[in-house]
Amino acid sequence: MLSKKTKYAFHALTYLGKHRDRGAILIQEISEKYGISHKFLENILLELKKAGFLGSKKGKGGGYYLIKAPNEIALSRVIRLLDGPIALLPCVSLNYYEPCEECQNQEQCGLYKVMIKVRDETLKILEMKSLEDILEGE
Amino acid sequence: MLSKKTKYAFHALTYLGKHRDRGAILIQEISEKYGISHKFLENILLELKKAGFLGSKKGKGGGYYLIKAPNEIALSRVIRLLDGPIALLPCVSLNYYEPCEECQNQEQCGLYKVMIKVRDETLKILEMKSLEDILEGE
DNA sequence: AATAAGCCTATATAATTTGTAGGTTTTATA
DNA sequence: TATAAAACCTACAAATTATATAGGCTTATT
Repeated sequence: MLSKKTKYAFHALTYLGKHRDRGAILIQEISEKYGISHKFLENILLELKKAGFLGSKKGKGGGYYLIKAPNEIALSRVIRLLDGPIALLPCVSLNYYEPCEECQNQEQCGLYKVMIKVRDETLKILEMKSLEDILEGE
Repeated sequence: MLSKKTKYAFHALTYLGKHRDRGAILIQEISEKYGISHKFLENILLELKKAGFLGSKKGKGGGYYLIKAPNEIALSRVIRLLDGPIALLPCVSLNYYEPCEECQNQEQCGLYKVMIKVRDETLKILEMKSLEDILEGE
């Protein structure tokens, strides 16, 4: 399951995507809309900004806005940013690889081989679907 | 990512699958093979037994053994048993459904609709792959 | 009877997630 | 130029979940 952080990130991105024409939008507006703690959401938006998805404006009249096209924001990128690995095991993670302690030789591990396939097929889905797909459903 | 519990479950099932001809196998043997705490593994095997994957024999000469054909043990069933939902959000979970508090109307939620699709495609993979596939890789 | 094994429940420990606090910096505007 | 509004930043607190341990109970073999 996705963490709340990631779920909230998707909500925020969706909201900002829907209101792209309105310029900078307050954290407050988004947090009220979805009933998310203002401060918690603040941290999330900051991460999304640092990752290059959002821009922001400080001071009075400030807020956040989308700086990428929705179809360039794949679900996989948002999930990796906030939740970490998509793979089911550390030993098959592309971005967060760690060997399994219990595994002497990956090349002989049937679990490893299956999980590589599961990862590849899962990634196909999560890389193909983007914020654009979410926006189309609203 | 899978919890260690689920990963260990897969290791144990794999080991029991490989040694199906040997009858009951000690927890000890499996826990040593993979460096898993005996007591932790005990809990896991018990769950797998209650779920109908394993049989057991008590007393001296006892142990655990597989009672299902490996191709009948889909990855999805093991994951659901030990880790819970496969879906990325509670509101799209088939087996552990819960509505999202922030969501007034699912039918208008773009995130919901996309996650339904992701779930369906993920399930296709995890229901198709089974212990048999793991065993073939060993 | 003694021993070896799984069964069962509760609890302890560790890690992670979720949320909060409080001050700093920047910007608009009165 | 003072004030207020907003994002920025870091650290910490609380809650939840995952991992692991303990210890007695039951069953089967010898």
